[in-house]
Amino acid sequence: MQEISDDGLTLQVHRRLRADLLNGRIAPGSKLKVQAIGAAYGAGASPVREALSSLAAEGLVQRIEGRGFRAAPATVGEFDELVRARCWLEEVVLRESLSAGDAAWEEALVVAQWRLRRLDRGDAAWEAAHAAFHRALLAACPSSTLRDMAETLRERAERYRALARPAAYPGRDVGAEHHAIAETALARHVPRAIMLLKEHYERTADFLRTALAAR
Amino acid sequence: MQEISDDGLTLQVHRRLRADLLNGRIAPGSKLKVQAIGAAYGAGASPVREALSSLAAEGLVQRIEGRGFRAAPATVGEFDELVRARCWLEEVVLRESLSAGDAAWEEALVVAQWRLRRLDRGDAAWEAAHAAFHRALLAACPSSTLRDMAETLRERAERYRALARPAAYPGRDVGAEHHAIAETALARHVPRAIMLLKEHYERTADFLRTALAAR
DNA sequence: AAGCAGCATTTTATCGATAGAATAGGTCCC
DNA sequence: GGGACCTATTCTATCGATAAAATGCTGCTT
Repeated sequence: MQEISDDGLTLQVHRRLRADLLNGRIAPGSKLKVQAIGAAYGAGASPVREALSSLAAEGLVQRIEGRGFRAAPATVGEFDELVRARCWLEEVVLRESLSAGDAAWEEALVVAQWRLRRLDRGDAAWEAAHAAFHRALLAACPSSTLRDMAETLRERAERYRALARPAAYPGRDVGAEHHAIAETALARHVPRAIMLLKEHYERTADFLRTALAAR
Repeated sequence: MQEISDDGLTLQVHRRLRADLLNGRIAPGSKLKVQAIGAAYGAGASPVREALSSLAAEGLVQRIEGRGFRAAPATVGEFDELVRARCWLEEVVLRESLSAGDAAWEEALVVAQWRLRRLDRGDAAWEAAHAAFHRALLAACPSSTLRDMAETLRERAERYRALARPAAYPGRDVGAEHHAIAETALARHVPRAIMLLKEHYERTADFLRTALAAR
């Protein structure tokens, strides 16, 4: 009999809540009632509360002393701050990744880019492939701490993308941008790769910003 | 009647545990039994468990599915990784702080350095003043996210300092290092300030590394 | 002396219950 | 009509109890 990832109610609830928060199924700022969540996921107060505590420490949830938890708000201001932090952080992570990347890293990056290229946005698998591509780009940075931080920021950014759900990015060839980034990274043109990556983020941010404001 | 920071048992336990972990009163890797902690702090299982969940998300505690929590281990390897991450992260945070710092920032930095200078290491207030100095240095970086990340890393590093408790830093004038950093920062010599800060960290790391290994 | 089966003791994870705080209505007075 | 006030209901925070799992012993066997 196969065990289906049965590692404690707390972790299960944590995972599901996190997923629901990240892909926008739970609206920012909405109240997270312990009982309701418990009922939905078939758990009592304790596991739910623990899961919420973790998520609060991760910044996806706010704990308001004496009045429970709510989904972290999503404002244009916070989004701007997020994008800025991401650009500055990934600047050094990418630099170090390029400086340490070996042949295996190169190959993994090429594969990730290839997988991403053959998918179409809107395709269910695209999100995952996109995340994998950006992860592969930074994967060779020797500091797992910094890689994890970059990953955290990427997740938060994806939450905004899910919330904005822009029908498309008009007048933009995202595939080409990814291609250029990968090529430049493989050629180890450090400053240029950093610049392209930042522009990539800024450009996405511009679209999301308007999409968010227009909600 | 004055209310003494009475915001929920969970938060109280969280604060106390965090403090005990950071200053080494709780040894790395030691088991954190819910009941024992609850008894010590006068709380039941739920608040303790929530506090531990938060701390686990912050990385100060490990949750091992099915067998409770333990204090995060402290190894020389992780310490090296920590120092490296800190150098790379603060490189950009300091750069941006220098580029955005205004007159108020300068004055706050001067004050922080002054306060630090008049204290002696070993003085109870030194730790706090030292933390304040480094915080002041980075305070003008516009990204609160990155500042918070730097703060997190600083806390972890202080845990190692507390664990190693080197009697002194022989043949080293820490005060002079701080002075040089402040002066260079105020003069906006960006690359030089970054270099000095990194050297400052590396040098401390060297002492701690030997102190840790010799435990 | 190493290994191990089985029993006793701890500990974890989780539930259900409950006191007290917060919220949402509804009412009455100016 | 707009508050101020009171009340019913809803939630939160926290406790105590408990089943299941893990750990630690003990003594038997080879």
